Amino acid sequence: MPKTIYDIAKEAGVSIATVSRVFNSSNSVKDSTREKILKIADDLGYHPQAYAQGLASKKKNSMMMLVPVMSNYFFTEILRGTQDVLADENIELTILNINQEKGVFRQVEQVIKRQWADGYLIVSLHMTQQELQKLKRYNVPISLLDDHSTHFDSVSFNNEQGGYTATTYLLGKGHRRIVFLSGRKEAIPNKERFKGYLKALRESKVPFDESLHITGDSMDRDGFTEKNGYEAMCKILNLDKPVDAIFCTSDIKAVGALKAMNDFGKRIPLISYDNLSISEYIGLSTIFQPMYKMGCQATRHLLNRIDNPDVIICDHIHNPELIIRDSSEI
Amino acid sequence: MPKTIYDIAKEAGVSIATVSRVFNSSNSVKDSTREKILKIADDLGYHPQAYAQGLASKKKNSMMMLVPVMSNYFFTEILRGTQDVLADENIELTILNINQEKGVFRQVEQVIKRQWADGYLIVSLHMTQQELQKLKRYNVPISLLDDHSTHFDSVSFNNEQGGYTATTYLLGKGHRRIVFLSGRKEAIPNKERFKGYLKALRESKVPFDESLHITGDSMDRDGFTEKNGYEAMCKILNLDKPVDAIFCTSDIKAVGALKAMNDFGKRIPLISYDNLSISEYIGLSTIFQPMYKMGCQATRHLLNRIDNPDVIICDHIHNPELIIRDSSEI
DNA sequence: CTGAAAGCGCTTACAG
DNA sequence: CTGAAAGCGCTTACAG
Repeated sequence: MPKTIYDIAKEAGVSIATVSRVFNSSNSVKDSTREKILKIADDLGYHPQAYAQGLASKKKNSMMMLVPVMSNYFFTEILRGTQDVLADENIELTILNINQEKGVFRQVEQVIKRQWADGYLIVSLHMTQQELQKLKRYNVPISLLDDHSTHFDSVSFNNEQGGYTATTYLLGKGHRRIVFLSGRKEAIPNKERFKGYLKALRESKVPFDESLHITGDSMDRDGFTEKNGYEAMCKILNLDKPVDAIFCTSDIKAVGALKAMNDFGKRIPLISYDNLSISEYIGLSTIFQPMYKMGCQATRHLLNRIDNPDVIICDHIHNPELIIRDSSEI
Repeated sequence: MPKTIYDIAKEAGVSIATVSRVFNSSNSVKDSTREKILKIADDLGYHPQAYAQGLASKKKNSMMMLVPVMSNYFFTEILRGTQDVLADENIELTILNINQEKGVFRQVEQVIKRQWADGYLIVSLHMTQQELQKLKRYNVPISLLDDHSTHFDSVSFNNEQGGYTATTYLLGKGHRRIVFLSGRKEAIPNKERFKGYLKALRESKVPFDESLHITGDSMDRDGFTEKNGYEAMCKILNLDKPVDAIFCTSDIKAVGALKAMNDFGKRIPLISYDNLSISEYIGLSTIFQPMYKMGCQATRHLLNRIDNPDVIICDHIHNPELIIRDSSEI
């Protein structure tokens, strides 16, 4: 039922090679021939099939973005960067959601084996170095975002630095009992930020109090939810000794935490992480990461590697930035 | 460099047909043969190429979701539904972002022409009936979500009903001067909600005041941003006659509007739209749409139509639901 | 249970 | 500027 290159060729009285050339706009085709073919193709609703082109040319002209959750502003910003870079290229971007519950590595490997795209942009998937190493064998362009590795191009955030900066700021305000309001404690970004928190405490000679390392009970999305923030805040308010301030590892969690403070009539200085678009409007002091810029960068890495498989591996680590608003100034 | 079915066949001492059968788990292959082939494939990192399979079998085992922006909770919920339905099917879901600035119809048509997938789930793209009609010719399974049509299966919201319900509630509270805080006034969902607003006013014999139809100046994302909400609220506060209440067409805009109220020390009852996950935590009264359920439904429609192209067209319209929290109760 | 062979819809040297 | 023909990596009747 759908038209093929043969239908167009027959209709135009040319060979399929000529039709093919028109759509690859590469080789020279007489203008009048080209126009005739284009007209017929348009009338018949024809365009070369992606799969057949991919098979024949070994070039898919597509890249695939692999992501865990796409709920958030974080992801949207990255996507914006990617799309802006891709705007002038003739490359389709397709997005595949990786289910964190079903074995990240297995899914990623499967996609690569099946050769869906010319290159893969892997975002926030946090595979182990060993797993990444295994992907090397497929010899396929891969660019990591929000993840670090010596095996592939990568663009990542200095999470430790973020935790350090926020905590240092709070210490500078004279706070001593500072909560680390955590997501799932084993989550990679969480662990790194925790390191920075510890480092800041150490520098100020404030001993670490394990009872101030707190998370809620709801653990979907690694605990990065309003609900978890709310639960955690309730625990904080029930502590025997009151706390001075809070470093919270995500804005979304902070929304829950602020609600709990409100519900119980408390106000505790808080800095969170992400700088979502709402954060400005609810007055959250927070750590900002240049997501858009990094989306651009990681995409450029990938394009470059597709064209040029042997360039040296790039590895950018960005420092986040503290934005002070109301929530920390009490 | 990448392995092919020939490599596996040679290594295993069988024909490529047998290898193929193993991966299609369809026909009978002797257990010992199957295991040998699977082992070799695993060692060599082989899996059939998606594109070659697609070409040869005319079945892609994939569906594609076409969406405008994926920033929001709205989309995430739909995706969750889609993935849950797809979980047991052997079908890959791939997502393609449609750029609203670059001609929605052209992009959609292009994708379909190229035959990327076995079926397409088109979300919130709001093409005209004429455009949808044109897509018919490609004779391909399509399911619409958040859009209505007689040409394809569709699952949509009764936006007019939503606007009506919210406005009626506010009128019931005795409010008379009710603002319609709008996104881009021409945006489809916006227009429909506006109809419901007008209908409610009419029923209560409250004359419509054009000066209460307000939006901000920032028009990215059709004005569905915090910024636009903030700007609009500033205009509202500058009105000569004060207003009684506000019906705001999105939670995100409401976040901006509430900030403006705060900044100027005002409090005006407000109902918004979407029920984002944060809304519960910032006390927004809002209109909830059963996104998850609809994601499931639209996906089932599509699966069904892929298997069964001639079933009768389904057309579900869901009524939204009003959730009352603090923001309307002042 | 397995193989030989045609075919899926394209691209791309190679010739002219 | 254009065509004939081989080939991309699979699937799938058809035979056995």
